[in-house]
Amino acid sequence: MALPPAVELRRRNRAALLEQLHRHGPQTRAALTEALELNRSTIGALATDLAESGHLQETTGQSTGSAGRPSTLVACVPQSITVAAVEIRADRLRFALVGLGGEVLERSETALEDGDDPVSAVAVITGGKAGDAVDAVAAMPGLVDEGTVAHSTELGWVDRDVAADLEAATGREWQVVDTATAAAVGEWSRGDAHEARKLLYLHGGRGLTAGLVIEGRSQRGGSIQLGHIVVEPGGRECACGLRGCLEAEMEAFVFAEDIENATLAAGMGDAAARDRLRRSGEDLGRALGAVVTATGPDEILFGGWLRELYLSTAAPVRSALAETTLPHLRSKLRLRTPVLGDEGALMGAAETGFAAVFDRMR
Amino acid sequence: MALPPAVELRRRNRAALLEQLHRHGPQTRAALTEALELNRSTIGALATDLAESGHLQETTGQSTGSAGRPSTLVACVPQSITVAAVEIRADRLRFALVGLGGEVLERSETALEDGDDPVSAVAVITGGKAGDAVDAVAAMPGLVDEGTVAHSTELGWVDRDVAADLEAATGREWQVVDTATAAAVGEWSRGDAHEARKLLYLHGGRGLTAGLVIEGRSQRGGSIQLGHIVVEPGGRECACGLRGCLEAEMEAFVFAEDIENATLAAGMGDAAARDRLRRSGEDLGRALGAVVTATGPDEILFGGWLRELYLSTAAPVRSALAETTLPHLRSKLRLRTPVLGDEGALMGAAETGFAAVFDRMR
DNA sequence: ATCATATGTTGCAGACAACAACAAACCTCG
DNA sequence: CGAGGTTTGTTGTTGTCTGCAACATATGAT
Repeated sequence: MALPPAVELRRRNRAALLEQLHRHGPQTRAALTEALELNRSTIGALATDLAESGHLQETTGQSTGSAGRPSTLVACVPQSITVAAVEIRADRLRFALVGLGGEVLERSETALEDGDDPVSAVAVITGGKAGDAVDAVAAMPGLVDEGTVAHSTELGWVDRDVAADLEAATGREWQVVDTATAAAVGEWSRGDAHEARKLLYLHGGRGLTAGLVIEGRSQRGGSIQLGHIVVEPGGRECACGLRGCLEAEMEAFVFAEDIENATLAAGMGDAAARDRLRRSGEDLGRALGAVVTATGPDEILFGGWLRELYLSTAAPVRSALAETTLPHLRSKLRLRTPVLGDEGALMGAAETGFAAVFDRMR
Repeated sequence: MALPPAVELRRRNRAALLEQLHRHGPQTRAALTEALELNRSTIGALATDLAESGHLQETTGQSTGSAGRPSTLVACVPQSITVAAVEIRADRLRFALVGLGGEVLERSETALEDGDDPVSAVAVITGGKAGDAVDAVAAMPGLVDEGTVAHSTELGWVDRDVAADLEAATGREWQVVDTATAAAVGEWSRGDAHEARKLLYLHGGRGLTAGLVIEGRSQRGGSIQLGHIVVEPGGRECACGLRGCLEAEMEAFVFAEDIENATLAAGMGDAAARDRLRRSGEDLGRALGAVVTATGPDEILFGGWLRELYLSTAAPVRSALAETTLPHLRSKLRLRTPVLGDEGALMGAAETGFAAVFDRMR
């Protein structure tokens, strides 16, 4: 039989079991039985199967304190499935090898100079390790569509087929996602934004991007060029050729240090700094208003240097948002800062890889 | 056995077969075998099964002209599964009973006076027919979220639980979707926008709404309040409480007749009319720019009276769009008018119902 | 008329998950 | 400390499903 009939069902269940353990950590067989809505015997068969193939580790004899035979605890074996994750920025490169269950098995980081090509740096930093990984994902700031970076302010790329370049440099396939979407996935899966149904992550690097994630899954083209929302028709010229882009209008704040200085100066009574902060917050809020009206998220996270900007300018951001979105969209909306810091994108890239792995198993 | 193991697989295949026939029309068994990637014998079993249960009609002995035994043609029986679809506008109500395969079995329409409650009119127009339908879907203009209309300029509703009201009035469950999203689904499935991966439908009624459909499937919260994108910060006061909303700025064109008059006047050299048309087009293009940047569609359809506006003002719409979106997002974008006219929403509502029916079968 | 071709049909085998009965391992209570 | 209750793992059985192969059927080509 080329394609046994019920094998597919088996595979689906196997994938579901691994995904459950990956996302919710070690559990008893009994808990798995309930979570997957399968029979005890089915779970038993799957678990022993996966334990034999080295994907799971079963620990028996865990006295729970309650009546009845204690259930055997089953946990992932991280090394059995690994995903290579890379986060590219203009000034540095991060790499992590993440195992099944979410454990970070290896990690490293290098600085990039202006002029270095991040793609060849990826080949160096991953060494041979990416080859062993079941999936590999690279996150980078910009408008990403199916392996191609259509536009990236930070990296200065237009229509670069990064997936192909990465494959040429490392000898393996790569998924390419944008940093903001990756960070959103990371915050949803490994942060504390798990309840958000529509999560919008704003990322401030050298450019401003945003990523939309619905119920934890990134969307085709959920990559949003927040920095190129026009907030001032006919305003300042932007590097992209348009006028009045958020990025151009907020030019003064393209690097994080400026915000800290401005916040400091504003705190010391510098009216000009205060004014610049306020206006930046208002511009951000206005751009955000359009994005919120168009996408209707229920949670917004301010990441990268937008985190600092938001913490300094929450009031103008909120008031500008209030002036540009319907009360109904606003009322269900929470504005926060991410909990994973600048790790979110790397973790999210890994999770994106695992999602693909589980999908492929079915 | 309460839940036989492979029954689920059987159900999935049965649903897939019906969906295939519903969407692509009558086909031979051989074609189905190829499309569903199942064995001849499996298709045979499913087909005879479904023919016995009255869902399918098999016609044998269709000589195709090519060699080999002629394949039996299999077609849906429309009456076997029906969906009730309703399109609500402030001024009229449309009803259609659509059968499996897409055939419209019944249809009717009534005018509504200001002050009539559309919900009770739905009970009247559907009569008892909605009760027999397997699913029922109502499309209405506004921001719809899980059966509740959060905001509707046209109907003047805020946070009305329409699904509950419809159920109370008609004695059956209803899905509620917004007109623009429904129309997008309709154009995708029954119109000529089937290749569009991300389809944005703009609907002009008494308010302006938009609906986003990705690969033919409506998204949770794909309902967009286009009319309340702020195009003129601090501009005219809008009924919603904000200032500078597209709807408020385009107030002069809230009814279609005005556009026809303006187009006529502009054609006869009326500079003021020409100017108003141009400015309306620019406002629309600017709002659209923000939505495009935030959602990245590859096709935009101008429906309702926006169709007329677009036909009269394509140039300013396009140039304003060009000034507010990145070249990359624009290059893959097609702007068109719908082919189903004002039938799209009704057809799309029915398709939404069928999608739910097939989902439920799995 | 015969052969090649394409398709429907039938009997069989492999696979799988639910079920039920049994075994194992814990707790509690007297 | 032992009996009973409780929860969980294990094993053999059963019903269902799909793919396969062989056969039957209906057409066109030679």
